[in-house]
Amino acid sequence: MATLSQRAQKLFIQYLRENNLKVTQERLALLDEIFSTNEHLDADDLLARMKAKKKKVSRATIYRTLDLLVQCGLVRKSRLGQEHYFYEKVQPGRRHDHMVCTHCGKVIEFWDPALDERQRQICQEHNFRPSFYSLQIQGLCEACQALERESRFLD
Amino acid sequence: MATLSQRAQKLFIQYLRENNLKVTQERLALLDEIFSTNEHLDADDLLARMKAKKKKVSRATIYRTLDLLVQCGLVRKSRLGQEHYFYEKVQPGRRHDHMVCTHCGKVIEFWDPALDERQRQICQEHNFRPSFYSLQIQGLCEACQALERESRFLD
DNA sequence: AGGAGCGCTGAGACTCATTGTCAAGAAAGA
DNA sequence: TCTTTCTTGACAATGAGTCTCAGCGCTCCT
Repeated sequence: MATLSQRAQKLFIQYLRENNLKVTQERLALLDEIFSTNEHLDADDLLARMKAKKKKVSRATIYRTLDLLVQCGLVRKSRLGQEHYFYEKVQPGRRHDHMVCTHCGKVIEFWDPALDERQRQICQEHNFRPSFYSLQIQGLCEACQALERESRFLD
Repeated sequence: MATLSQRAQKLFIQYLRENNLKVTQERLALLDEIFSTNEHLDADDLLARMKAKKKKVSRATIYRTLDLLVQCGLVRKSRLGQEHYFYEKVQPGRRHDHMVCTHCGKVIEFWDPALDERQRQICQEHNFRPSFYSLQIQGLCEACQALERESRFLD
């Protein structure tokens, strides 16, 4: 039974071939890196991780490859905390939204069928054909609320 | 009975005084501009509109004033379509989320109590204290769906 | 009203994530 | 292997948003 990462690689290669694009070291290495973690990474994280593995990949290539991965549906691009973009692997059947702690940056993933269904209904009511949802809730996570109670927001 | 715009100005002036900030021509003019439209404006829109009215306001001042207006709750800042920020006046009792047409850029505002309530519950379940929600749905509006059916996506 | 004090503004430099350019380098098919 | 074509890396460029600072305009006091 193939791992998620292996299936993703297969799909990516298929996507590349279908579009007359080439299967390169850099592209595979980046895909691999993204699928080997559950974190939400930004372009710089990837650059650092590749460097740590002694695989040099330029910043431009990282952005170009991420675009491809988003286009073929293997990676999701979102703005956490309103700043630059973060990328995460897409796991079929694991759709989710994000809560982001504005103090420590912690990201909590959640998903709720009722929310999902209601959104779908609302789109129908407006004759709107949705292609992409983004729900993000910013606030304080449990730990940071405790810190605040103890007045220990030091920085 | 005061108009929304007049009430907003009163609140803004009060906010400025309370914070030892000055009530300037530029600040009032920008507030006025935002409250005289229902559109979602970006910084460049405001710059153009002020220029059209022959009131010169610099880009820096626009950003600075928008920050103030967001801080005092009179203006809402959001990303429509993932690109730069858009600003819109806040009308008490008219909370809403956005659908954005990816083809023509049309923005549909909607609000649903069930959605709102469910989001609140989910936060409680995660012991998360929310301070800011952002729900955005991208897709095709009714008109653009019709265009697509007629294969008239020309550009 | 006049003036001191202090925040504000405009112009332009600056930042920083992201994108474009182009010559040299690596896949893929013959 | 050869040739074509796509990719890459280095670096320049872009663009939204921010910072700086000298001069201006609010406020408030008298």
